[in-house]
Amino acid sequence: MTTREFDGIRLEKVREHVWEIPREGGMNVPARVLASEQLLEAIADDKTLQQLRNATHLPGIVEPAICMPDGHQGYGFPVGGVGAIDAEVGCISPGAIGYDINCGVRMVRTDLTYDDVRGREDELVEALFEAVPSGLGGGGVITGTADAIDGALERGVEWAVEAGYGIESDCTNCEDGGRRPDARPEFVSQKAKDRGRNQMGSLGSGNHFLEVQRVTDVFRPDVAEAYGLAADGIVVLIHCGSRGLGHQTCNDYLRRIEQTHGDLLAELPDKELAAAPAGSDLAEEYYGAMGACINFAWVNRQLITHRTREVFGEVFDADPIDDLGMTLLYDVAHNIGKKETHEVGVGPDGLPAVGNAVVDRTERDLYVHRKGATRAFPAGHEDVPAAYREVGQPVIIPGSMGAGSYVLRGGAASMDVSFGSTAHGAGRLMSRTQAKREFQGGDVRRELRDGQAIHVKAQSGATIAEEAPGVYKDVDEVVRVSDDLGIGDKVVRTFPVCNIKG
DNA sequence: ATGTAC
Repeated sequence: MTTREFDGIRLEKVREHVWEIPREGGMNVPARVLASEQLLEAIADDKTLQQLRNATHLPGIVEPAICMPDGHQGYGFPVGGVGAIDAEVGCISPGAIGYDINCGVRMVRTDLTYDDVRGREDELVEALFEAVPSGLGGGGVITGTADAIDGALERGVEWAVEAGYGIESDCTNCEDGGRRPDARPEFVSQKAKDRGRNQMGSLGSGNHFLEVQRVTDVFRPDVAEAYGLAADGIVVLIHCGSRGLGHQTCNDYLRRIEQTHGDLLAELPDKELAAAPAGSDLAEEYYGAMGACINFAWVNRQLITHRTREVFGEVFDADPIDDLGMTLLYDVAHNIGKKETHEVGVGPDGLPAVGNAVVDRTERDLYVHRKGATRAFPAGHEDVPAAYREVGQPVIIPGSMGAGSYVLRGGAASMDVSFGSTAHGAGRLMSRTQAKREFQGGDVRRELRDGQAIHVKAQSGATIAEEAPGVYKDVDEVVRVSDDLGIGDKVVRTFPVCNIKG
């Protein structure tokens, strides 16, 4: 058997791209890293493996805890981690979902081709940068009244469409129809709502961006056709989250859970994994508040979509929907926790079990924590919109601004291998501080423009340095692993044309 | 990621 050891953590190679940390000590379940040898080296470079092993101590976690090929260190729980935890006898952990609740990405199609945009990149990038708020702090597409905040938190994209910021298919072509049914806005603090009020429709900072891209490669023509994507076609990628509102909510509940459930906390190897036991008041309140933040992030991306359509309409002097075909392909959450039903191994008592204790397999309700991981439901799954059900759910994986991105489709093996999940991006290779030492924003911007015809405009040069292509892992390698495993299959690859960011 | 600090 092939084994590897990093910092005292031993991994056994189960099969190609599947590495297992066997159950030992306080681990409730084994953990698995889904990675090629090359990506495993990068993953083992920071605390990711320790964090993955720590996560297996969470009560009620179901076999296995997973790290995706783009995994790296996060707050308590790896970015790129999937933790499926029993919703009756387990717990819910904000750190395993992430500070930026429903950080995610959507792709908007257009009927334009690269020839239509070529030579007009600067005009487009300036107009988008002017129209779409970005950077730290306040200022959104709209200033949220109390009614707008409540509508967004309660009803998500439905609210935005009714308020005139979208069309009906913006709901259907979004994960969960753009609305979490179990959202409970009353459990979001006033302080969080106040932070969100003037951020409705804003990109934020860090790795968040809006990118105009062209389709360069088509790997599965039948699926690409079902998705309305073709070579040379122009698409728009919008990557952002729930801004200060989600951040505040995560913080609010981490503090409350630490205070109220100190007994559970004391059993965990890392305070940052603080969790509320299933059935507790705080589990219900956090779950409802998180659902409301999910809706807010979807509204955020919807308002940016609305503004983007307006800009394209002006630049190309055409109706963005009727003439330019700017419909939503799909919108996926990258940081999310939700109740889903999955088949798991159970013991004689009908509760989740591991190894020799398993006597049967049955469906259980789980809190599926995806932190830097994308839902990737396969063809035939009832939660895939009707238009895509025969081919599988669109999965959108952004790479760096110099490398481009991928559209995948949920693979046939995803339910068996990864609780219906795959990777979410290229994954960082170095910290932001290290990136600023290695790169200079102006140089990066010039090289992208002169060398690759990629036009970038950002609020701050430091952000360009922090997000330089060289700070990311190889997105092609991440996607290769997903495709090989059959959890998310390559459909098309895109390449950047214009990028705006905070 | 984040009014980069409870």
